[in-house]
Order: sequence, then structure tokens, then C-alpha cells
Amino acid sequence: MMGIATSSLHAFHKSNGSSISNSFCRLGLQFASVHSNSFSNDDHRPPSKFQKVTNLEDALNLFDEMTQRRPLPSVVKFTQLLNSVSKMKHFSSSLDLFKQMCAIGVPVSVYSMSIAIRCCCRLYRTKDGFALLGCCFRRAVVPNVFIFSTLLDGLVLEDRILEAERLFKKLIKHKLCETNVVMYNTMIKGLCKFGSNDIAIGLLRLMDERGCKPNIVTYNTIIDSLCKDRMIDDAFKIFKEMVFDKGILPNVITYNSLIYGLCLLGRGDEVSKMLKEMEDEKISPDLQTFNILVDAYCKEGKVDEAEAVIDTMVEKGVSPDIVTYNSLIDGYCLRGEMTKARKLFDSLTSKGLVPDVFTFNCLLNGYCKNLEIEEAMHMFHEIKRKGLKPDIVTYSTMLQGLYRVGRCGDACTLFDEMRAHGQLPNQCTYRIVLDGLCNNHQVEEALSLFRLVDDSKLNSDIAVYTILIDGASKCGKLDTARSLFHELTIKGLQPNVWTYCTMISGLCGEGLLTEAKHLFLKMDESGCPPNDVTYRVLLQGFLKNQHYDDVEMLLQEMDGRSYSLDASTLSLLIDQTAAGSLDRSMLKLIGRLVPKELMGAPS
DNA sequence: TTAGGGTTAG
Repeated sequence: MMGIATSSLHAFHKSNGSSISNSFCRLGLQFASVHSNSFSNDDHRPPSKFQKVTNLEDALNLFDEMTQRRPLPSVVKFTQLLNSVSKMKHFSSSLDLFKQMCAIGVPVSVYSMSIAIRCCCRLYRTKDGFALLGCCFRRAVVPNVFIFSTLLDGLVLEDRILEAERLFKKLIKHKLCETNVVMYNTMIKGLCKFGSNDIAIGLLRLMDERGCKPNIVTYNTIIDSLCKDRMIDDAFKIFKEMVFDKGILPNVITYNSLIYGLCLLGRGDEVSKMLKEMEDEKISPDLQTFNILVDAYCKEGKVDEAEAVIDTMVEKGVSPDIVTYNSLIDGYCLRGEMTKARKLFDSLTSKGLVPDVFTFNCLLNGYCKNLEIEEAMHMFHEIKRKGLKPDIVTYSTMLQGLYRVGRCGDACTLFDEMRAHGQLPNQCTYRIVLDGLCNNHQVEEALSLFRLVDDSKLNSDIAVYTILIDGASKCGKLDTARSLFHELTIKGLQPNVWTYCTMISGLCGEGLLTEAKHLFLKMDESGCPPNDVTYRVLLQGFLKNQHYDDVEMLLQEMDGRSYSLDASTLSLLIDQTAAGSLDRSMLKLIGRLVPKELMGAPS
């Protein structure tokens, strides 16, 4: 049995051969091949002080002290210290200690090896983790399910889903180690992260068939993923299966995922029901539950309710943390209440909380949206002054702010700076930059950037195309807009409602109403039915071009679909009726299309 | 020792 396993491992090792040996060299590790007899056998002694080590400095001092002792403390003691440093998330330091342990001849065990591998993985250096796996083979340390699960998790962390799947299948096929529920859960997490909820559910069924019972973590992983993907009904189906078929009781994590999913869809009534259910089940809401609620209220603009949630949590003895206040700051910013946002930000220190990059990003975004670009700039410099590192969101937010006030040159400099600081622009950054250029009459620059960046994700992003179509048509380059729209079809990309609206608006702007109407009719055929915005865009096009034939028909269709008018379209309709261009008999129909919030508002 | 939940740009 062992022989087969070892040879299979060898085959596996071979397939990763070159990268392993390279990484191994980089790690520069030397291992003790034989157990040294210079270690004490102090396992029977009461726990020594290192088990109480709570900070890195103490741990490192203790390690130094331990290396001076003769005989050397036991292997177990060294490994326990290694574990506590890695538990403190000081992965680099933990790896350094591991290297030193090897250098002074502390024998490598499967346990210390798994800690070291975990550190590599958490540092996004899974490749080095595999290098250590290679060392296991050389040192006759038989890798176990802990080591393989950790490596699998590392691949998932780095979004290397295909390699993760390959490893997972190999482990099972060749029985390289015992598989357990944690390993299945890790693979399920990877599949969910990759957006393959169906395959993840398939694996849930498969593990059950193979006699590996799914547990609460398995179900929570899938429920959470479905909730995040707005598939709340499917999430509830799985939830019911877990509770009623498997008899697994939900915990606070399960409820938090479901509450998050409901909030995402604005289904507040059901959130209250879930909270009630938790109370009945004697499951107390925790910090994260409250944070989900605070954030949901803030996003809806209901800051007062969010503040009330914070009061409740404090009453219940749950202290708000930086995440809670980040959501609240964001809520204030969204309402343009920058003074309140700033005041809260300034009070964080007195609450014993340290602002993080999220905090700064929220404030930065608030200042940018309120066109207070100097304040935003100030915040941007504060980030570095506080010893934090601006991330991709910081740069993207700042770029958007600069474009919004027309400072294209500064935006360009910042765009270069971000790349120089190792922050690679993502799809969202590109959308912001292209949109910024287009809105500042630099469509040519936007188009050249788009053509220059040969990125498959960017070049197949429907939002990017829509931004460019909009930019091109707004600056009179309708032919460019048309050819971009045509390019979509060639690439097999499906225009969405926004794309159609943009193109229709562009055509209307040039008075090309027949072409606009043709495109409008094409939407239903293409499986992308027009929404209220599309109707408004086309109506405005007709009205502005004094083309009244189809207006009544469009209004009737809107009525049939229960769509409503917005203020500007309504105003155009009323003006043209007053001018006698539209028949007054249409007023009744128009009245039906006025939403409640516009009733009584001056037109 | 390995696995699950909350915040920021669009």
C-alpha cells in the first residue's frame, strides 16, 4: 500500500518538478536528516511560557532564547512556538523560524512541515508550498491530508482553480492520502469562488455518496456562495435540505449568509423573519450579523436605522468594529453628509479603532463624489502618511474624482503612478479611465488606450464597449459608435439593455429615428427586452425630433408593461401637448404613467 | 495542524 502511494506521489512530484526545485533553491532550506540527540525530552513538563506568547516580539525573543539552551528544547516545543507565530498571522516570520529550525538541526515533522506550507500558501506563495512538499519526499516525511488540504487551499486562494481540481482528482484517484470532509470543503469553496455553484452542489452529492458526510461548513460554503450570487431561493432550498433531510442545525454563519443574501435583494421583510427565527433558535446575532444590517441600511440611504442598529448592538454587548464604522462613513458619504463622515472618522481613535484602507477609500469616494477634490487628495496623501498602502480601489476612486473635475493630466500621472507602485489596473479601473476620458472629450485617447491594452478581459467587457459607444456618439462620432456596436456581434458578445439604450440614444441624437426604432424592435428578438429607460430614451428621441407618429403607441406599451415616466420625459410631453404638437386626449394616458414621487412636483 | 460569514471604485 505504502509502496503504491509513494510511487504515485513520486509521479505527482515529477509533474511539478521544475517549479519545485527552483522554488526550493529560493527558499534555501537545509533540513536535518537525522534526529539529533541534543534535544531535551521535556514533553512531560507543565506548559512553558511560550504558550502564553501573544505578540511577535516575545515569540522571536523566546525562540532566540530556546536556541541558546542546552540541551535544546524538544522538537514539540519548537513546533508549538512555530504554530503560535503562524496563528498570529506572521507568516513570513513563521517561515523564517522554520528555516532557522532546519538550520540548527531541529528535525522536520509532518506537523512543522504543514505549518510551513500553510505559511507559504497564506503569503500567496503556494509554489513554495509545493517546493516544501518536494522536501517531504526527500526527507521521508509522508505528506498527509493536512498538507494536501493546505496546498489545495493555497491554489484556491490564488484562483488557480484548474490546478486545484487536478490536484484534488489526483489525490482521490491515486489515494495519495486519506480524504476527509475538510478536503472536500476546500474544493467546494474553490468551485464556489470560481462561480461554479452547480458543480459545487454536485460535489456535495458525490461526497455523500462516497461516504464522506457533509457538515455545517460544507452547507454554509454553498449557501453563502448562492446568496452572494443573488440565488437566494436556491440557497433556501439547500438550507432546508441541510436542516430537514440531514438534521444539521444552522449556526450564526448560516443565518448571516442568508441575511446578507436577502439584504442584497432588498427583501427586508424576510430579514426580520430570519432575525426572529434566530431568536427562537437561541442563536445570538454576532458582530457580523450587525455589520450586515448596518451596511444594508447605509446602502439604502437609511442612516438613522443604521445608527439604531449600532445602538442595539452596543446594548447587547457587541462592540462595533472598524467595519461597522466604515459602512456608516460610507452611508454618510453617499448622502453627501461629508461633515458627519469626517467627524466620525476623526472620532475613531477615541473609540480605540484604527482607520484602515477601506475607511480611507470610503471617505475618498465621498469627497470625490461631492467634487471636493482637494480634500480627497489630502486623504489620499494621509493614507501613505499613516503607513497604509493605497490599493486598487484607492487609485480607481481617486482617478474617477480627478476625471470628474476635468483634471485629466493629473489622472494620467496617477494612472502611471499606480502602475509604478505595483497596482495593476483591473477591469473596473479601465472602465473608470475610459469613461473619464470620454466625458472629457478625449474619445480618441480612450479608443487608443482600448486598442493598445491587449487584455482579453477588457476587450470582451460589455461595459467598456458601452462606455466607448456612449463617448463616441456624444462627440459626434456616430460611425465609430456603430462600428463598436457591430464589433460586439462579431465577438459574440451580447449587448445588454444599457448598451442598446446608449446606441439608441446616439442614433436619436443624430435624428436617425428609423434606425433607432429598428434597433429598439430588435431588442425583444435578441432576448433583451427593452426596459423603462429604453422607452424613455426612444420617446425623448421622437419628441425632440418632432416625430409624433409613434408616441402614443410607445406610451400605451409602457402602460401595458407598468413602466413609468421620468421627470425630463414627462416635461417634454407636457410642453409639446401645451404647444399643440401632441393631442390633448393623450393626457389621461400620460397621467397614468406618472410615478407617485413626481405627483404634484412642478414640471 | 487543514475548511465556512461582514466593509471600499463600477
